Amino acid sequence: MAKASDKAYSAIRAMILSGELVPGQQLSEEALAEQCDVSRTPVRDALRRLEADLLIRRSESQRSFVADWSIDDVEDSFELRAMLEGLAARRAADRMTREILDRLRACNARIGAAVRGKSPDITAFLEANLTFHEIILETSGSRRLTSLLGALIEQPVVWRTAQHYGPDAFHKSHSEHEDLLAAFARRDGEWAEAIMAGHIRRAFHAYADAHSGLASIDRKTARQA
Amino acid sequence: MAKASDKAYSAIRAMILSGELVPGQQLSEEALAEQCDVSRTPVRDALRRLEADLLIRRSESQRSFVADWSIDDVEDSFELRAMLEGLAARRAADRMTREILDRLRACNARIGAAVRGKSPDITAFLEANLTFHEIILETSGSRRLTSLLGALIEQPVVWRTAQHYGPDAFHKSHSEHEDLLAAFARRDGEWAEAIMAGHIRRAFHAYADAHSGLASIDRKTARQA
DNA sequence: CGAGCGTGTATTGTATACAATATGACATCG
DNA sequence: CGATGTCATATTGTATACAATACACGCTCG
Repeated sequence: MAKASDKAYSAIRAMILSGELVPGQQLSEEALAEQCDVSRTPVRDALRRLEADLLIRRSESQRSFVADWSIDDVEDSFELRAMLEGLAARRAADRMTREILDRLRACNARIGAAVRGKSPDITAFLEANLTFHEIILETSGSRRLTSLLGALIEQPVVWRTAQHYGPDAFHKSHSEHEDLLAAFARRDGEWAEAIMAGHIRRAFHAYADAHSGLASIDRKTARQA
Repeated sequence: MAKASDKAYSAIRAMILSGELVPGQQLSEEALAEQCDVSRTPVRDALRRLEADLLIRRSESQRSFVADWSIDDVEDSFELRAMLEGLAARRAADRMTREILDRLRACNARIGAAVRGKSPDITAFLEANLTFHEIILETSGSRRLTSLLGALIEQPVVWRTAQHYGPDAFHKSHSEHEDLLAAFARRDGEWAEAIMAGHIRRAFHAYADAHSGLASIDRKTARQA
């Protein structure tokens, strides 16, 4: 696959998400090209993709700026995720097969193994969690839905969220996945949709609790343990 | 603004939507460049955007093909539109101001004028209809939602749908907008959401009826079999 | 005759030079 | 002193040449 273009994409993305490039800052294609050690052409490619991800915004004269990233924006994206992943779960329930169900079960078993014990294996959790959600998305059978959610799910946000999980949050995540499996096994789309929507909303509150001191009123419940 | 790049984008898009480029056909950047009378650089730009629109798909080796465009795909996009524009309407109701409400009323008055009489002014209808929905989207106050819906709403599909409207369908559309205004005036987000979702679903069935010989019940039955 | 393997060709990826455009500073005029 | 126009400069847009890669065809060898 395209090497330089991807290199630029992930490098710039990493710089934005790490805060090295601060929100509002103007980006120069040439400067980025030099930093990434590629030419401007792949940088332009990368900027287009980052713009679609809403990590970059462009002025009317096509200059690029780092998008600001308020908690409201994150809440927005979680709200949309809850709705769209809920839809994906509902559709997946309608299309569920034994074979796919087995793959999901195996996947959640890996999650269970990763979170058992006192120090959860966060990397393994994230990897299996990603796969779990991807299988559902794939099973939903809607290319557009997949495409929309792809632009919406910022893995770094997922990553940061999990960094602040306590053991109970990991277990809750695993157990919500189990509920999803039960809904899938019964092909109950409504149930699956409701569980998934709640699952995502829980993740948002975990994120919000960790990243703002005053967001949610029942902060202490989510925080303890 | 970028001239050649936009020229290529709309030219290729038009070729796809008109059927000049058939689904599954491979696209060569160089050939397109020649047809659009620009160089490959802006064509590459255009292809990226069309890929995001799902009008083009790329093989794993990055070759471009015209995406196929089945009625199921269209149904998919309408289902997503119904959900997301419904969300936009709900959020817009919460944020509604008198000033925006007046703009919407004026806009729907234009729609009313366009559809009054025996031969509706389709162009005026489409123009005002687009504005109406854009105001709601803008009022929803979610950049991500706006961005997602932008990629989802294929104006050519809207256009084709309206071409097959009978006078009653135009009137119904106008009257559903009136209902939306009522919901907005009362800041009833739930109501606005329900009306909007139904509004979009009606449009889908108008499209489906015009573009497939089968009644929608037959199609659904056939798909489940 | 079939399978595997190179080689040629078509296609995309990257670099770079140049053109077009926007931005900001400064000077000039009212 | 403020407004406005002009010019220098920074930045993005486009074209083109070349490099890397994938694909298809035909070739050899078993």
